[in-house]
Amino acid sequence: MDDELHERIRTVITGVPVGTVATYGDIAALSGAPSPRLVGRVLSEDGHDLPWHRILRANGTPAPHLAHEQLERLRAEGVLADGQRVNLRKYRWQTTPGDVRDGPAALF
DNA sequence: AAGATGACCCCTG
DNA sequence: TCAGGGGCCATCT
Repeated sequence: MDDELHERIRTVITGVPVGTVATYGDIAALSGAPSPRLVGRVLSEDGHDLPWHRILRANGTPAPHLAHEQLERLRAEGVLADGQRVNLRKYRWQTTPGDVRDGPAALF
């Protein structure tokens, strides 16, 4: 397997600041992963020592089986969830501070 | 070799 | 909001 990419994905995830969240797609793009699925797989087998709770799906909801645990951990960091969904617009990790205000959608 | 599976994403209706 | 269909990658049967 591509150990290099594996490490890069782990590194990017480790770099997500406390109190912020990122989507699988974000991690994939930043780490150069060909697909967000890779990110999910890495977390599944090698995410025990990573801040996995800061990784959410594109719509702001966490993975079904971990939802409870994940939301609780986020809450402890100051990330408040509206039921199952986290407000990405507010807590999403901004990779380029200053440039983008509200993510790609704001370009319109 | 072919299908199923998994912590996924996007578009369309 | 929810469902369906297509695409994505690596691993296991």
